[in-house]
Amino acid sequence: MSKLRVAELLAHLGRMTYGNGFVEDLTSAQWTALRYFSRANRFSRTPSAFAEFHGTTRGTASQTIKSLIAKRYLIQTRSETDGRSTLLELTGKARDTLSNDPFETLVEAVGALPSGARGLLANVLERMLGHVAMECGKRPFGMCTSCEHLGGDGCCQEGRLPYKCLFFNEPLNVAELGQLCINYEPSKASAMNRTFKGGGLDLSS
Amino acid sequence: MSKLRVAELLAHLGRMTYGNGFVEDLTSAQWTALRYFSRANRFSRTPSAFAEFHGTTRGTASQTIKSLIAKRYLIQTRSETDGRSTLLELTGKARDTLSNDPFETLVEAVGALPSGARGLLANVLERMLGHVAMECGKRPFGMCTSCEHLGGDGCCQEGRLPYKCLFFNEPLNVAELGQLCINYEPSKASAMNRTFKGGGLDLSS
DNA sequence: AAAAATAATATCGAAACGAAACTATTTTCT
DNA sequence: AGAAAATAGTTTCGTTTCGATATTATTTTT
Repeated sequence: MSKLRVAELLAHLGRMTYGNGFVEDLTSAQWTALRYFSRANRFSRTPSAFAEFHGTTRGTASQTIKSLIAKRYLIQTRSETDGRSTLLELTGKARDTLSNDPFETLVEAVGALPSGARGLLANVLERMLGHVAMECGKRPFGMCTSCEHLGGDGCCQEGRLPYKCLFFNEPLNVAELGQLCINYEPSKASAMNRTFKGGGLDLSS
Repeated sequence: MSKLRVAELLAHLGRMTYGNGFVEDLTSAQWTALRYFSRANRFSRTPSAFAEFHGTTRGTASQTIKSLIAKRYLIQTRSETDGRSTLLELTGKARDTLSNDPFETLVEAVGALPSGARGLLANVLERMLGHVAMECGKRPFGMCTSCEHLGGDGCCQEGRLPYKCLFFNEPLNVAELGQLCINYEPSKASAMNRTFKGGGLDLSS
């Protein structure tokens, strides 16, 4: 199987689910924005971060966000720590809509994979995303669980939170560990796990 | 690793390489069209087939193709067998341009995968593409090599071509076996090979 | 305190998109 | 054979996306 064919499949699969415009009165870009703000952590829910994620300009991102605010899917507040920055939050309407996400067909297709293949696929894709992002000078946008900046001992004693972000120097609660971050840095340790030694299936469920 | 995260990775990776607009004076859609017509077989190099592949309307596809013809990347001829249909062919300029395809970063990322992972990835993605295409009522666009319609005994005796397409009832030369076809039908036999029995790595190189 | 950098927005023209209307062929039906 | 339906392709329209650029407000650096 050729490199080209695999790349083709990736591009085609990605695009097939992107081009589902105008479901529930939302365009493709608007769906992407809604998904992004539902998955990004509090350091990353800004127009600029979404622009980077979506691979577009801040100007375009502003437009998309403005339309979502007008349709009551997002609420924008000024950042308290940085007067230039704003924070986007989903409304209840947005959360309702996301539960009927047409993106679900792709998620289902992943679910339909034989056991073992899914974890391996995740590792391969994360690896590739890192490679492509590096090559294109963009950010890979990953989760704390495999991020270099994750610190803390994992045990919560005397009311202290078990994890913290060493980059933002902020404590992290458990729910935040699975959210996407603009400042994600692939960790060396997790890279070790991704080397497919022995050619067997991977370890993570 | 959650289904959602894998789907996210797929979508993100696909989009990251799609949004490389305006390299070499071509937009993203124009790049996709050029790639398509360089990879599609003679039954599939039509505006309608590209529209289906790209997940857009015939009208939009017409526009994209028109712009590529104006820029001397494509040549359009009337079909001899069907007066309604037209056939698109790449010019030398297009072939030159394709050799500097920015899509190459994704291809390289696939090439950088450890041996074994690539073939497995291809199988998983083809499987998923079939699933998603089915769900969305779209065509998966695959190659003869794993197509139900591939016929012939593989041996070329007395000037006869070794393979033929049972759908179009046309002989196929070897180069055409690796091209994309709008009428691709995943074969049962190849599906058997994709069942990951034993959980080991796959068979195809 | 001045200069540079950053976050967000606004504006412009070009392209993409879905929808719909339209022409020209081919196929199907009677 | 002739009418009706289906198909392939194009055109037009209004909306959205997009890159580029300029502008404003705030923060950081010097």
